Amino acid sequence: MATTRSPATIKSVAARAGVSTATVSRVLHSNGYVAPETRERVEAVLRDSGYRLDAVAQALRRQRTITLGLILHGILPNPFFAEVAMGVERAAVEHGFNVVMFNTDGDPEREREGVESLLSRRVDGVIFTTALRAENVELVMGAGVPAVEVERRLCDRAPAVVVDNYAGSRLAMKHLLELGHERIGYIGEADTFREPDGSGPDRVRQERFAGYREALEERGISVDDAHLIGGEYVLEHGGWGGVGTGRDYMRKLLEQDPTITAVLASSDLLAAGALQTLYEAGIRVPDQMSIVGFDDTFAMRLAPPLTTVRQPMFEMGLSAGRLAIRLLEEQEHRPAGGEVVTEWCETSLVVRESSAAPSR
Amino acid sequence: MATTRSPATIKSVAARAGVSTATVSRVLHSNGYVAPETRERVEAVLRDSGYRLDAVAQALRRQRTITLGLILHGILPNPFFAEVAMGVERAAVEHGFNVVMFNTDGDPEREREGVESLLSRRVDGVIFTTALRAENVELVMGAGVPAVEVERRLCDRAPAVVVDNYAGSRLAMKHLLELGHERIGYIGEADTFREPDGSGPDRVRQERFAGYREALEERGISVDDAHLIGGEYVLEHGGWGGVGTGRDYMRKLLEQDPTITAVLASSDLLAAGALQTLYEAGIRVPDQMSIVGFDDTFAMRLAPPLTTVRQPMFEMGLSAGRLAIRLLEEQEHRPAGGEVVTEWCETSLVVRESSAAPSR
DNA sequence: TTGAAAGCGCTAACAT
DNA sequence: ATGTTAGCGCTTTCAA
Repeated sequence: MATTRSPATIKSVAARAGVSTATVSRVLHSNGYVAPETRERVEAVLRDSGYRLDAVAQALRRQRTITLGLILHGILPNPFFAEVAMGVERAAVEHGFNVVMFNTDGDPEREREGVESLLSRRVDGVIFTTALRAENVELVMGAGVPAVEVERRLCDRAPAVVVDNYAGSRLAMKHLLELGHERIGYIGEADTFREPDGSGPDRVRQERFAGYREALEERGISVDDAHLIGGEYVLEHGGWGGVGTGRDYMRKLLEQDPTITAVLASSDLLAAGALQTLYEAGIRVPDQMSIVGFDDTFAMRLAPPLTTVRQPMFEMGLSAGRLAIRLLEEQEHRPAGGEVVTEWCETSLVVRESSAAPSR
Repeated sequence: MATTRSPATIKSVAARAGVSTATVSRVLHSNGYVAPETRERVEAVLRDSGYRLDAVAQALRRQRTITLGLILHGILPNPFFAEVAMGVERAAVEHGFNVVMFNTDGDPEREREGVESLLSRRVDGVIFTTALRAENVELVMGAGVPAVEVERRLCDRAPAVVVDNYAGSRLAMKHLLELGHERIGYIGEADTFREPDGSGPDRVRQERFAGYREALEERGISVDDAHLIGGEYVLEHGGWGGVGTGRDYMRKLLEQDPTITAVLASSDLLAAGALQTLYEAGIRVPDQMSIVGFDDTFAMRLAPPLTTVRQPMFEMGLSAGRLAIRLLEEQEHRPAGGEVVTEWCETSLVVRESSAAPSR
């Protein structure tokens, strides 16, 4: 039991064990030579003094906090971030790291504040679960701290963990096409936050749509404008949105061409909205209409359980966390890294109950 | 621009400005007297040396890390934790704090490790988004660090932010009863993780069910066993579960009494599963069956959008974060706190499209 | 095999 | 109004 009132320090332990602080430190980290009896004596004191290493002091001395910073944008509209965060956390724990999270809610200004805050805390690496501004990523790297971008790369000097959205779309289309669908609608434009960097149409968006278009064209089917629906993605109800948009879009799509037999939505959120419209209209899924989503977030919870393109979110976070730690360790040795790392994660099609052959 | 290669410190700034470190510290925190010209000179150096306060050194010196620890259980099965986390984060940022998160995945052993880790990092407070073991909460308090429990209190010496689940259930039942339903099924037993503390039937569960039972009894309707469904809540597909259970339960419920006109599910997850069964069976909601959920997590994304009892998750996190910080500040003054704080958050009924008067 | 001692970067008495 | 100084708790040469 603790004898002193204030928490045990390496110094108090040393005194109680009749050794120097250096020796205590040595047994703590089992490095250097310590005589077996000395070690035991120290360990005994350590145990019953309730000693707990002060990571703050250690960090100051070692100039390493064993902490990763994580920038994300609020879990509300999309569970994607939460999943990635859990992956990052797992990677961190694997290596004895902790994670400090910072939520920007999609605001680039707050992203900058977050970066400043994390840098001030001397985190050993920063993961952007989708950066909003390249300059904020640069800020991190400029401080000599490894930065990793997840989902999309904004800053081309930064390592990133990404997914082949084009391939994902192709997977979905292959499924639909093989099922025999020909008139397939596309519901797009799922941006969970403001246009990143103001840099033209978002790349993820483009890629997902390209997969749709090219799959059709390869099949000799030309893309019909009446099958496309887009526009602004609105955050309704204070961030809890996305579905409403999908619902509206599906309605419009049905007006534009009531003969479509399948729909590819560029996110589960949009697909969920589409399902609502179909439910309302009494159109059975998959009997009268097939729906495929993208992300695999809450797809399995929908009625019917949604066929969707899975992004391995947890794994993406895991990779990002590990990458940051690897970069950090490499940086210890080499003065600076070589070329920019890109890690690709695989998408996969999860077939559930929302897709089937068209009834005709 | 930075002149030196290594990052600016208070010392390097002091040297460049021709003052002492104390003076730099004073302008940094604008306390104590500093002559206007001196201040400006220092500020100039601060600016163009790219100085960034070292929060680690500051923490060591002040014995305050300005950091909150957050223990949670993986976002996978239930978005509840993610929402609470965002609330805690917001409270933290409001007060200039950061948040270190630790995921236990529902494992009490990992919860203990998390607590150790956070305590070692000298966080100023710990929030348990549902503690798994009272002893882990005690561990935190024993270290003189404020602890706050969210959603349910395991440790009766700890402050907690909770919700009146009974009242929530009553709200839902009032709605259903006023709509004219009399044969109302109950789908229960939603536990997102192992039995906390091994301490008998979970309180949240009990309260939600009590609301159902008592509402019925007050109306002179006796609870029919055929209207109740329970059992084990299974985590399917590696944690991504809950819906499957709801789906099965709804099927059984329909077998037990096909004449029910409404169902109260003790979580959105279970309600989502119920909706799947109904969809499959071609039973229209709300025309032929009303469904009410609990939580308001992804209720709005279901088809039809689910009427549910909302738990203000974000606000709960916010309150918990603020409470921890308040406790921390009070602790500075008074030697120890008085009585155990309990903060109640209000549930509310969100009526959407899954509930209506019974058809005949 | 162990100890002494010099800091990591910052703050806060205490002096001046 | 400003500077001096003694640490916070730990690690790590360097010496013994």
